[in-house]
Amino acid sequence: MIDVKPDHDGNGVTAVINDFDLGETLDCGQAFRWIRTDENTYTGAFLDAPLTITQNGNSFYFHNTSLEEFENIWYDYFDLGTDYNDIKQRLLSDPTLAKACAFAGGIRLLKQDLWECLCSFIISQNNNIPRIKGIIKRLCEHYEHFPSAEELSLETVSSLDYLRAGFRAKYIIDASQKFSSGIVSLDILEELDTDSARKQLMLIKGVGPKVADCVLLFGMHRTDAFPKDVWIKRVMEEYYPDGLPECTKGIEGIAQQYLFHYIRNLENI
DNA sequence: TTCCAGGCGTATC
DNA sequence: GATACGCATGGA
Repeated sequence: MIDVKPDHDGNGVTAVINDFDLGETLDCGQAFRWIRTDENTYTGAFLDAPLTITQNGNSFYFHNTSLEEFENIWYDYFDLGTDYNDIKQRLLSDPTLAKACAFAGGIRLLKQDLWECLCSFIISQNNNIPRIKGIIKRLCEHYEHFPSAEELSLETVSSLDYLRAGFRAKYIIDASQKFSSGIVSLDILEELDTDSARKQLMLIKGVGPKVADCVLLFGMHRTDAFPKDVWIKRVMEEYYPDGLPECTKGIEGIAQQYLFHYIRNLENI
């Protein structure tokens, strides 16, 4: 279990968490709304719950957070009930994954909101991370929060011009309409196995296999989903021409995050 | 100027 | 089912 201590004045919570690095987790391309405000500090939100969090080694300070909020929101969001050391030990049997885990062993898989995830990864297609962040920032500033599917379903392609999202605007509209009308919903997806849920998500225009897998992995914590983007396709050609190693079975998506971060930074290692 | 970015829809075979 | 091409935008 995690060692958690609320402040005496009740302003924040300190938690000792192993296998966790803020930069590696919040800036590795799984979430786009966290902003680094200081060397060891990030600010962001889950749904409408804001958070500022500071790291010193394996000690984390959750600013302006009650013990109740920590337990009800952030414990799950940061997947603190999962022992990532166990996971990394499993992956060590593969030499490439061993290197990837050694490079960024502080990555944790966030449990994000499904709708935000869907929207974000629709925007991500054929796009780069700084520009994805820019589009989502403009979206949130416009609404003063991440807009719901209901709110976005009232928009049109031209009313979204300010996003400068290009051809993706029509996909955002279609997703908002299918999501707010219940054609695609968390309730439906939760009942389905990963392959069926992927097909259901792909009913949305602009959602193909890769975006669907990102939504399953980051928005529903389906760790068997394995999004194949351009970077991961390079990893597969280079290191796994015959497929993923056995040690990734059931946690392919977590392995994917270590590999994605590793390959993107190879020239800097 | 050209190429590329956490892809996908469409046309064509 | 596989493959080729266009797509909005902006940084390198």
